[in-house]
Amino acid sequence: MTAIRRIAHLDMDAFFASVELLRFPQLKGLPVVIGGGRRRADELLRERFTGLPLSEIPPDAFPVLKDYVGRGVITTATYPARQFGVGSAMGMMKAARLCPQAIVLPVDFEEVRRFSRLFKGTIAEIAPVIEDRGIDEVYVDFTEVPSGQLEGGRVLARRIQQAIFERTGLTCSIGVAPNKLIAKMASEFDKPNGISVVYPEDVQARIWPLPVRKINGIGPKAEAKLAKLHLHAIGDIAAQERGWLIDNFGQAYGGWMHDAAWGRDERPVVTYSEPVSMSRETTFERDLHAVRDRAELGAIFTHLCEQVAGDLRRKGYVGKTIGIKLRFEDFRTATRDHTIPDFTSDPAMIRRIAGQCLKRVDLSRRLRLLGVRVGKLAKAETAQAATGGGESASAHRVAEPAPGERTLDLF
DNA sequence: TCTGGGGTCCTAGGACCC
DNA sequence: TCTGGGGTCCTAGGACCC
Repeated sequence: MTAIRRIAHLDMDAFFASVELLRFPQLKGLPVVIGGGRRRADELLRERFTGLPLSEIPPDAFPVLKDYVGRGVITTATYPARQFGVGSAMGMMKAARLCPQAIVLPVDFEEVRRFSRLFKGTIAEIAPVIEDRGIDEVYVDFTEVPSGQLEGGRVLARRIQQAIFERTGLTCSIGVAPNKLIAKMASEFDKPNGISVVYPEDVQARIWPLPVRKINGIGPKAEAKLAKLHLHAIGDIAAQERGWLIDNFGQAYGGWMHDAAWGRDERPVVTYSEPVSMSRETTFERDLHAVRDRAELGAIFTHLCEQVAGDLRRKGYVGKTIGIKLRFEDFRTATRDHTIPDFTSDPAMIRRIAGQCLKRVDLSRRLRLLGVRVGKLAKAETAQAATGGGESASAHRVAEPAPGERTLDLF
């Protein structure tokens, strides 16, 4: 007999915030948001409370949103903070208006990554077929795992949940379903610390009533377009002819949307995939101008190139498409890239090509963000060694700026 | 006082080749 | 002089996700 396909989606509950609460248990039950800032909260607080254990620092000594200055968005909000309408990806300043008393802590990436490795390692000991979906999420294929079929996967999900809690003190929510698409939706049904099991025959009752936005792959743009067509629930999409959806959304997207609404998804759980690109970008504390802030901008640019080069080398990759990303004060974005004949991870080469890309952009408006990207990656040991100075053919093919554009030969 | 940083995938036009 | 396709690579922008 063949096993029935059972796929789990596991999502850590308020991950970044929960990791901080392990260190600062006195904040449990309070509205806390994570995001912004460039220094770790424990460093900031340790200066003021020398000698006192972190867990004994009084909650009213922590920085709060109404005192927050600067750019940035919320990475995670605790459930008490969410009661005020504060949520991830929200601008700090807007969040401060909604919940000025919320405690703000910066992200401690090292600590978060450590817990990420811990919880993923814990799952791997129980169910080895795992697909990484970022720092706080994974898909797990239950199909071939002993006990993976019991109660539709609930028994195994419970075991994983308990093992993660014992190892880390953190909770997660799990959805188990016939495929990734439904499992992803199911993991949200009973948050936090819940388990939801969905069977193929449940699609009509449990999936169709949900808003279209709950489908992983339908974002704000597609949602708005669907709303104009009076389609709001997933069931509304399912009720349309496939051909009609294709006429309105294109062959690929329209067809996919029809399948998704009917709960059809055959994508496998992919345990490993090669990276396509690596990049570094930064939003400045204030908008910078190519002329007036030339030195500052130049230093940031060089640093970004060095960081990408460092990332490539640390991970053992080289690339041949080098690009930049700019965001202007009006939030419009421009990208330029250029492909060179030989693979590289050399910071000076990246800097030189990225500098050529920069010259192709009109820099009369002020900038809020600068980024450097390297794509077309290959493993360093399998790619032919980048011959230093092998740029002969490439330099000539860099496109000219559009006529009438003001460019600045700064970099 | 809006709006981070790290990614993937898709589309579409032009170059270039057969 | 006019009229083809198909395939692949490069580049820019945009949607979407965590």
